[in-house]
Amino acid sequence: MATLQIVDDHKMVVESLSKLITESGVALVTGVHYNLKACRKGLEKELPDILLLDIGLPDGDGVEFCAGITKLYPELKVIMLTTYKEFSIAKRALHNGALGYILKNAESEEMLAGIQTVCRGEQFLCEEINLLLIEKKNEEVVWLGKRENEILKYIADGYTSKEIADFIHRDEETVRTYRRNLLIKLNARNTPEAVKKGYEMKLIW
Amino acid sequence: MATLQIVDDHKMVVESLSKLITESGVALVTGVHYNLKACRKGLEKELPDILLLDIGLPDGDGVEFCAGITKLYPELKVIMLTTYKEFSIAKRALHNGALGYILKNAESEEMLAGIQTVCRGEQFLCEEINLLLIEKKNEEVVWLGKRENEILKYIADGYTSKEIADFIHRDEETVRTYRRNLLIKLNARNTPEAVKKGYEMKLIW
DNA sequence: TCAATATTCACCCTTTTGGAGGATTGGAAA
DNA sequence: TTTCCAATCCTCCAAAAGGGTGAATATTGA
Repeated sequence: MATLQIVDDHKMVVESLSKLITESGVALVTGVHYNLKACRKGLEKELPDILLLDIGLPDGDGVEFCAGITKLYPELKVIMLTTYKEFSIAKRALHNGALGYILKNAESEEMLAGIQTVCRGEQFLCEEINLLLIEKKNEEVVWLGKRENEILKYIADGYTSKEIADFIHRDEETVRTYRRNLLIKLNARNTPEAVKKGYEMKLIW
Repeated sequence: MATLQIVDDHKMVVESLSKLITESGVALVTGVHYNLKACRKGLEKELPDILLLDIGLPDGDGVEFCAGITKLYPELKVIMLTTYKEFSIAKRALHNGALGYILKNAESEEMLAGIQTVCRGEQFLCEEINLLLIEKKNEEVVWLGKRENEILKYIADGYTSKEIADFIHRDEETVRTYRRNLLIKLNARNTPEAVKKGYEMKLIW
């Protein structure tokens, strides 16, 4: 049987999920983690076939984590398990190496079907997200660069361009350029709106 | 036995929760809702003793909803069931009529204990939040006025003071004053940070 | 390898914010 | 009733952001 580990900070979800999966017999739950750090360590000890990964973990962004972990363990199949219905987040998750994307408000059957599908190495998206991706397949998604993401976080923390420039040892003009690009990419009129969109798109948290 | 209804948009959580409660026998689950609108209608039909209420619902803010619903049904005992560990949110929830506040990552035992306690009409806070409230009992919490809240949302939407002034038919200077007060109240250095704090404190969403 | 993208810095000019004051109203709480 | 506070409007000034435009280097994916 396929082995599976769960990463989610909601004990409630983890419990019911592992119960569901174990009872259904689609996979063997070999571990649960409540944050990314513990998960990383757990994977070092024992690598499961599948990882059920939440996005809003207390110590970081599950999507970014996914990129790192799938690069480290290419054979690991990651299913994002989240509440976010946003097109951009799903797209980013898939781009970052996730093989599945299932909403937490999905039915149990869909959950199990997803695990089985991903188990075979095929992509699985829950109905709602699948429709979204078909509908918006021509819409382009914005990707923030590493630096841009960093700058956005500093901005949200209330720092000025000059201060940020000091932090990252770059010229103020450089930071101002990032700021401008940020606005264009996020389609925001000013930084407050950019921060809002950052939250909506889960670029900051 | 006490009756109880659940409002949460995560089917996973709702399912496991109602199972847990039913099996434990602490209460009878007489209804579940996935959004506030459905909940409001449900309460009109049948009023339970206890309402387990999530904060981040798709159609609104559970904390605000709590204020309205407890005013309408003073005998209804509301337990906020949420992921937010923030002091200010818990405080606001209690101020808005909630009798309990339990984190979603709480243990099952704590969950059940909470339901029983609230059932008796006593306040129940999960351990983590209880400690927070004791620790920060002297810390004052900021309450934004109606106007301030409104302005904050406009700012997050990318509008300038002048534009907002047009919207609400006030002078630009008035809006600028709100903006300044907002920064002071939220302890933010500038508007991007104010937007961030608004998200953190669930003042906007 | 080659093209695309990310990263870096520059100059100029306008608009918007932020900071420090002050002042008046009207309603709510003590 | 009287005090407090939210809501409203005001001036002056400095700092920061936003917009336009250009361009060099680095990195990386196809």
